[in-house]
Formats: sequence, C-alpha cells, structure tokens
Amino acid sequence: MRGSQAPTLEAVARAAGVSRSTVSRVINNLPGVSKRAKLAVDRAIAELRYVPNQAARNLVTRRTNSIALVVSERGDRVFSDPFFAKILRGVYAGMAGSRRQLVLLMDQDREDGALEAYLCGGHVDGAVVVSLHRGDPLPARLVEAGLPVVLVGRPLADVKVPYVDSDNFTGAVTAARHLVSSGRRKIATIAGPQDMAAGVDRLNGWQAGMVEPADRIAHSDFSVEGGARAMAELLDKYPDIDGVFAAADIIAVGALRTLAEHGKRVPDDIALVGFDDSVLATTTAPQLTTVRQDVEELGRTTTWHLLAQLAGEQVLPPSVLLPTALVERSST
Amino acid sequence: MRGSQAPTLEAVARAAGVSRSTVSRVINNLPGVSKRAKLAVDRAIAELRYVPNQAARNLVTRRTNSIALVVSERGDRVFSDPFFAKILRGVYAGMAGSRRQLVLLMDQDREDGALEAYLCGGHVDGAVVVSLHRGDPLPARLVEAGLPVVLVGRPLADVKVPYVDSDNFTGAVTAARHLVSSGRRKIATIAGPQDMAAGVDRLNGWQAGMVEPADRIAHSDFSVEGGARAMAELLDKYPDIDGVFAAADIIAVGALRTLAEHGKRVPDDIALVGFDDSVLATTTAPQLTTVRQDVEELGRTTTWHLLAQLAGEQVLPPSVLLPTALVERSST
DNA sequence: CTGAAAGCGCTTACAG
DNA sequence: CTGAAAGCGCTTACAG
Repeated sequence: MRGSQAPTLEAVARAAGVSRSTVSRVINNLPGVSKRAKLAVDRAIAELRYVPNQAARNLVTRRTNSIALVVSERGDRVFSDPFFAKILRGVYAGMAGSRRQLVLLMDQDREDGALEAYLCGGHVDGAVVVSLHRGDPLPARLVEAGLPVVLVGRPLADVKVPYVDSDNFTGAVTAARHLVSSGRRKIATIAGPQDMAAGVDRLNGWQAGMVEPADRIAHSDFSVEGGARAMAELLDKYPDIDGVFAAADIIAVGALRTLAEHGKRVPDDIALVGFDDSVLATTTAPQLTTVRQDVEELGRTTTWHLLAQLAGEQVLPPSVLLPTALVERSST
Repeated sequence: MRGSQAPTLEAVARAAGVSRSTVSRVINNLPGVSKRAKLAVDRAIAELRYVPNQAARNLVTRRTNSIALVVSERGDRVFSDPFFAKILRGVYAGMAGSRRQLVLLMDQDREDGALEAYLCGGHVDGAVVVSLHRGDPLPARLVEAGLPVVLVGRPLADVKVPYVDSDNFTGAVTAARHLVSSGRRKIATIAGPQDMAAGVDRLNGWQAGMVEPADRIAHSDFSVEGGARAMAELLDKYPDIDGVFAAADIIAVGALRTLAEHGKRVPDDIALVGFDDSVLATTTAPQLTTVRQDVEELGRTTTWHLLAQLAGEQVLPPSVLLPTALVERSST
C-alpha cells in the first residue's frame, strides 16, 4: 500500500530527534512525555504524514480494533429485508467514536468453515451476530473460543450468550388485543419462521393476546411471497376471517397483495396488523397498522453491549429487551 | 483473543518435526515441500487447531486481505434506500472466493479525517467507493496515496479513477420515449440530485428522449419526502401535465402519494415512470413502470474490477457501463 | 521524563 | 527439498 516508502516510527523518531519509545508514547497518548518532546514529535508526524502501521500494532498489542457483524443468513434474504439495513445502521452508529472498524461477514463464508476460522483466528476483537436460527452452533463455538459475542435476537437454544432483542411477545399480545378490541371475531395469524425467536415469540404473544381459541394459523418465512402464499392458505381454510396479524410487515405486504387479488377490502372485510413498522408499512395502500420495534436501536444497543464487554465492564446485564408499541394506521 | 496461548507457527513446526519455513510453505501452498513433510505439518495443524496470526502475516507481506466499501453518504440515507443494500450484496457476492474480508466505512468517519487516514494507512488493499458527490476530493486523494480504487457510479469531476455505472442516460431516454409514444403530451420530470452523475445523466437522458421542449422540471433528492414535495410543485406549476418521469423509484413513491392526495389517478390522469426497478416498484399501487438497472451487478462488477486490479491485471477497461431497460407495469 | 532492547508471529531470500 | 537467520513496524517492560 501507499507507494513503497511509507514513513515508519523510526523515521519520525529521527526527524524529531527522540527515541522510538517517545514517539510511541506520544502517538498513544501515554503520560510522561515532556511538552518539548511531544511538540517535536507532533511536528515530525505532520511533516512526514506518518500513519501508524496497524498490522505491527495489532501484532504486539493482540488487538485488532475491529469488530465483526455476522449475518447468519443467506444474502438474498439479508438484502431484501429492511430489517438488516436498520441493524447495520444501528451497529454502525453504536460504533461511532470507538475507533474501531466494522467487518461484515455473511453466511456464504460458512461453507468451508472460513467464517469460524476467521472469527476465532484473532482477526476481530468481538462479534455481533444477527439472525440466528435454531440449533446454530456458531455462538457457542465463538464464546468457547474466547471471542466476546453479543447476539441480536434471543437465541432459541439455551446458550450462555448475552443478547439484545425487542419484546416480540408483548408486541404480538398488543396486536392481538387491538384486533379483538376493535371488534374482530375471527382472527388469524401468519406466523413467522419458527426456527427463530422472533417467529416463536410473536406467535406465542398472539395466542396469549387472543380470547377465543387461537388456532387459525398459517406459516411463512419473512418474505413477500411467503406472506402472499400464507394469506391464500388462510382464506382457503378460514373463509370467514375478519382479522389477521402478520408477524412482519414484509409478510403483511404479501398478504395485502393476496387480499386484493381475492377482492377483499382492507380494513372493511379484513383488518390487518403487521410487525416492525418498517418503511414498507407506509408505502402500502392502505398503510399498515403495525407493531413498532426500534431495529436501529436494537443494533445500537447490541453494539454498546459488546463494546462495554471489550472495555472490561463487569456488571453488564446478561440480556436486554427493548419495548415495542402499536402504531395505528389505516389497515385496521 | 482466544485464550492466551494460541498456537504459533513455531509450535506447529515443533510438533511436526520440521522448521518454521516448511510450515509456512505448507500453509501458503508453496511448491517444494515433500509429501512426507506436508503430511506431518497438516496433521500438526489439525491437532493444534492452528490458525495463522493475520497481523503477523500482514506485517510482513504488506497486504491486509481486506477491502473497504466506502459509502460517501449520511447514514440515514444509506439505510433507507434499497440501492445501498443491493450494492452491498453485489460487492459481497463479488468478493466470494477471494479470501478477502469486507470493511465497511461510512461518511460519519470523515469528520476528523479518520476515514482517509484509515484508507491511506495500509489497513485495506483497496476500496470500492459509492455514492460520490460532485467535488468530493476523496477518490483523487486515495489514488494519489497509491490505494487501488474503483467507483460505483461515474464521478462528476474529471478524475482518473476507474468506475462502473449503469447507463443512466440511455435508461432515461427510454423512459421519456415510452411516455411520448404512449400518447402523453405534457410530460414533466422530477430530477434527482444534480451533484451526482445519476441525477445529471437521468435528467439529460430525459431531455434527449423528449420531442417537445423539455422544461417541466422539479428537483428532488433520492427520498420519498423529496418526491412528494417535487410532485406537488409540478402540479402547482403545470396543472395540465399528463406524464412524469421520476429519476428514482423512491422519488416515484413520494410522487404517487402526492398524486393520490390531489385526487389524480395513475395512470389515467397522469402516467408515472420510475427508475431503478427496486422492491418499491412492486409494492406500490399501481405498480410502477420503471427503468431497470441491475444494482447488484453494479456492485459485483465494481468489486471484480478492483480485485482484478489487485491481482495485477493490466488490460482493465478504465470504466464499464451496464445496460438499463424499461419494465412496463401499471403506472403507465 | 527518556532510551536501548526484546519480542509479537509471521515470510522470504539465502545457503545448502 | 529443507532450515537458519533476518526483518516487517510496532509496544512494553526495564533501567536510568
């Protein structure tokens, strides 16, 4: 990189007329440097446009000043769901001022064990792992290898890894109660993937919020197509439903499409509640009533948690649950 | 990282009964190692769960095995526009198999010069820079510092930096011709930001594709709100328009909202063409006729270009233009 | 407050 | 085909 003769610490020391130790102290803001020496060093650094070699630093300090964001999901899903964009934004915001860099890792690196090798190989100081599925051994392995890890989203397995999640359960309860209290009587749900806590918790919450038996259930992944399909399934099995809780806005978008195709009016014939309050919720017609979760905050809090861990803080809560809230729009 | 006693090359050498040099040769797949030695080394590596220390490697090879994706844009825009998600996906896909990692850098690091220092400080082997605005000195500086760089999107300044872009001009020509040939006579455009090539080229293309004087223009940034505002402006200044080319789907979404508020039917009263063919185009009602650009391919091609440069390939085209195409839906 | 020296864990000529 | 040795550019006790 940068020509062949990037200036070294040595060069700065010579130019400033001090030792390498002193230059190092100035660079790292260590105490015990005379004003005079510091001045000379600062000047030399500016003059030579000196930038410390990170590799040399990492080698000796055994830190990398970077953390990984591991998205345990296939690329096509990652990038079609606004959820990940917001997580990324939150993580990035959470790192601001930490002087650390973000390395992005995705599922495609997992095939040959490259991802685990990388993470355990001392290339990053810690990791935020998002979108974990049931039975994934990754977090346990990372922790075992001594890597500080914080998860976005509750893990379904009983692993001792701290996590930050939205209160999906309570959010779903609220959604169900909203449908009930607005007079809907035949309420169904399109549940999300049951191999993820978000899917499980929202289904449980919906059931807990219902008064009648809550057994009108169709399943979907977090995608428009899945939502469209699941909605068709519901209409087929329960032609008289008048309310639906979709476990994600992206699912609700698909459901809306199917409802339109079947000539069902929303909310007149069927009320629809989503989950997320993503950008999607306001681009649909009608705009979606939905359960708001602050996904960016989720990413930010998770990152803070990790950074605090790296800073050696001890009294960290083992996990954090962020509040959710109903946002009423035109679909109910 | 990883406990305190990660095994080193030295340990592997001892365990295998060979020298460090030989172990290094095996690890790096260099020729000139006997089958016997290689076997012993491989076994020792597996036994000790040895993972090479990247910092030490970087220090001596002067390579980092990572490249940067620099998004020269404020976070709030980056993460609300599907464009960046697709770019990221493309870049990531383009890196597959390169054994390199992706470091994400955003505008927030620019304030104190940290971003430039990082990039020029030998922390990455090269950079993909996206969303450049007019007059940004960054690419020139990076190139000057000897860092291989490829831009996503044509730079407006006359810098000698390779780039990959969609053929925005031709796409916009097609959009204008489509409106004209479908019988619209009072056609307007909502132009994108004129400090970016995408905005400039699409405006020029629209004008080139028109037959009558093309002067019904409102300006917007790439946002829903901007599009809504610009559409209101157009309706106010040119109440008789019957066709609009919006320079991006996200702008068209805002325009649709305003049109609905004003009781204008699409496409009956006013035909609307977007640009991008993003997910937004199919979640609106009516679905958008739009100009498709393959943003993921844009990211992928840019990354290939960079990797080829890093691999020392000489006959690289200085820039690449990817095709665009009209996708007809219900808004025209 | 300052400097000489050791050492972080690799790769790479060089000699055999 | 193999190994001894130098060196990459830093930080960090240690001695003064």
